[in-house]
Amino acid sequence: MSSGDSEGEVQESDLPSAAECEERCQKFAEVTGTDTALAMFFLQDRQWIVARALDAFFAQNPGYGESMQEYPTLNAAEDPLAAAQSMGSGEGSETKVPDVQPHRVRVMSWNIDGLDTANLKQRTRAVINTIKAEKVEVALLQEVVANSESVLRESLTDYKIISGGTSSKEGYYTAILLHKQHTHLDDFETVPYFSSTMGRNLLVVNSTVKGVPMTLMTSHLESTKSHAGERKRQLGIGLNRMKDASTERTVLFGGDLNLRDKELESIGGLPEGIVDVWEETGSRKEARYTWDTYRNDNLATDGKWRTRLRFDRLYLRQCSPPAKLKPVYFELVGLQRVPDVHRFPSDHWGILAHFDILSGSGDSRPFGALSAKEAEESQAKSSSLKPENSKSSDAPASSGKKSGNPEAQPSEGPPPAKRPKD
Amino acid sequence: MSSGDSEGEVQESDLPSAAECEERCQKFAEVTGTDTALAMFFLQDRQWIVARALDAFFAQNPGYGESMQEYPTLNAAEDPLAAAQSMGSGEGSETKVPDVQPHRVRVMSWNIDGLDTANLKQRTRAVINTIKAEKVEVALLQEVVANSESVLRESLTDYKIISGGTSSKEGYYTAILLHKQHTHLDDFETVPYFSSTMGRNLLVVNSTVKGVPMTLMTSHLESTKSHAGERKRQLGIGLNRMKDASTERTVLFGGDLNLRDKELESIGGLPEGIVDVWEETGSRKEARYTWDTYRNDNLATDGKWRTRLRFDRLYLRQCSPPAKLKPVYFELVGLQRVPDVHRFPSDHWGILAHFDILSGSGDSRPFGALSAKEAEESQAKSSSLKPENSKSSDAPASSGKKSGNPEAQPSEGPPPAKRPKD
DNA sequence: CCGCCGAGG
DNA sequence: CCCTCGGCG
Ligand SMILES: [Mg+2]
Ligand SMILES: [Mg+2]
Repeated sequence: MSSGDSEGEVQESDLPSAAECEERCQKFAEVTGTDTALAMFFLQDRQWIVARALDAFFAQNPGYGESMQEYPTLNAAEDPLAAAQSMGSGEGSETKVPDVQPHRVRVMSWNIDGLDTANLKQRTRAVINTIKAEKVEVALLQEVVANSESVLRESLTDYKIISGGTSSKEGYYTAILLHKQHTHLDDFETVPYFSSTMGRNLLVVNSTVKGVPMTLMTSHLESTKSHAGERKRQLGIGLNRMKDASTERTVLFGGDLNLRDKELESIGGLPEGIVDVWEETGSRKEARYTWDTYRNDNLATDGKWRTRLRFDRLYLRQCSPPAKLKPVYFELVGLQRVPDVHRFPSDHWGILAHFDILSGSGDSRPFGALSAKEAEESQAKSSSLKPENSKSSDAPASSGKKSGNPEAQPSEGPPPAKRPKD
Repeated sequence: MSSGDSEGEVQESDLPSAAECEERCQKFAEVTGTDTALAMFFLQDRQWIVARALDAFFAQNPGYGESMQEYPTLNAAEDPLAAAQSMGSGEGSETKVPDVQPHRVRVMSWNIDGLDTANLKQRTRAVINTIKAEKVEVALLQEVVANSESVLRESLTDYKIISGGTSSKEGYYTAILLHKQHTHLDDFETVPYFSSTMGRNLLVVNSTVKGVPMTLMTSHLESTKSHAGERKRQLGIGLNRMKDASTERTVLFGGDLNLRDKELESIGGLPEGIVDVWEETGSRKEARYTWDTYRNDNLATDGKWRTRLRFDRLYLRQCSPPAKLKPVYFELVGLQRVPDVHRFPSDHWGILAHFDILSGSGDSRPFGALSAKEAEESQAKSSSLKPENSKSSDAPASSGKKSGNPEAQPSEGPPPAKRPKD
């Protein structure tokens, strides 16, 4: 295995010192989140050049962080998800496909970096392909801009797109995408943050998802460390909104919260009854950091500053008992470079949460009647509803996880969805 | 229950608003690390005054964080540990007592705040009483000063005291205390940090503890957030020293590391083979923060800034297999105010780790012969050995945990020590 | 959208 | 021994 790669052969005299090798192993382990044993494995056949070892590692582990399998040798031809991301899928009219996982709900959140105009359309297409491949019922997007929204609307004809933009689509804004086949849009509203200096707001959508009444919320909270004060205020608005939502609805609030753990702690942590879905699914370290300049070079900082932060989060508040959704898996998406462009879809990874619909909750009908109680509550709000019109044809890519190998880590991708009453 | 306390009765019109009550509950829950249900319990009979509720909570939970029992109504007369802390125990000559837990090793680390001259002797006596009550085999101390060292030497005649101070005991320094009955001092040395601007260093002691050959290390790493760079460098020296220690020794490195999690992460986390004992024992949240201006007002900041950090840590590197010590429990000490003084023993909580000696390791003899291999290794070092001479008489306080009540949390104090071969 | 650092509270 | 903030790499 090692001598087969002639480029990997080196004179003994070319080897770095033992101390240097150890340091490079540490570096590799740090960037990959693995250990120095694995580092040595990758470095020893690559002249102990860290960059080459990292390239090899991530090339062999395109889904690292995503579903934790290790060393699958695959390329776009073998990998349905990679294929999905790269293919120019045709635009088209609404597609009806059988729901192979009727008791599973998938919710994504992703800051798709519309502020970076470079490769915007190609990057947005990669996002679109991931949405289709993962068959998410709900997508919460941030940093949507007019030039990416148009691409989304052209290609995601199976989805209703509710924009959080207010002032005639200038700048960047949020959007919530609802799969038409599996959801019903009940109503929506935007909540302004009056003291935002960055035009941020909160988008709230009431929707019934596979029969589960939900409130879906997204926001792109005030950016940068300096604006922690304003950010915490905005977060409080979102969290209060979650607490105050109808108890008949299951509430999800996700987005680019730009949050540091200390900030959350300083406001007393999450209120009772609200949980972080990443934590709730086991705090998998592979899915922790959603903004990571060690791995993601879209920002082209030339390695001047490297850091990792968990900016993108998803919070859950259950409806009154019995709960209807159980978080079962949390992963990152967008970890592969867009072919040809050689950049990632965004400077953020997307987050993708999988939920099981609990027994007696879902009925597979997208529409669940509002109770008299909630009808009362909701008529107090001045919400408008903007349905989407459908277009041309579309063939969603096949989903499915890539196969792992014997050295795989503890778990590999979401558990299979089960019919609760089986 | 509520009407029995006449001071607790209030006119309904005096009650704060519901929103205000909720806010105060949040505040209480935040400071105590409990929840708002408990907060309401404590607030409702105390006119919703947060300060009174907190006083009541901590008065009833003097050991909160320490062994997690809740609401034991106790005072110094009933509580052996509190009694130990407050009593002026007589100085005396070395005491021999039967070792009731021969397969248990207890190691403490505590910054005892010698830089605060107020109540220094009383505070130091409280530290001494805790050391005696907990019957620690090893204590790692930081911020020892001449005026506290003298008190330690007078009262802790059962311990050898190895000082990390170099320049004729000016300023503040570290010390390692070894229980004479249970340990043998093999040798020690201090390692300077050349770029420290605060006179910090590393104290390394080789000792055999209940038959287990150990390397014990302590340090008070460069303080304040601004000095993260120097602090990380110092930490690296300590961690390297742990890695390089004889594989026949079990290595513990503990102290006031002044560390922020991000800093540890930025140097790639702990090296393989080194674990954080707090994490290893389950990351109990009650024992997480060792410096906490919400609960500890020794710094008299008048509540201007409140924060919590995990400055004090203990790292473990096992000897070559089979391992000899298993970490079983980690708790905080010094959580009770010193009677009369009404201040805590230090602005830091102490940390106390409990280990089980694994089967076939300990032989209850303090002295374990050095192997030929290690004798070779150690003769390369220019270590000096400074034995202590014993003095007057002493009566160590009885230890033992306070009894909990039915509402106790998941666990209550360290598990009973078992003879490995029972 | 970063961390480091120093000033001010 | 804290935090926030602003300047700068
Ligand atoms: Mg951005
Ligand atoms: Mg101090």
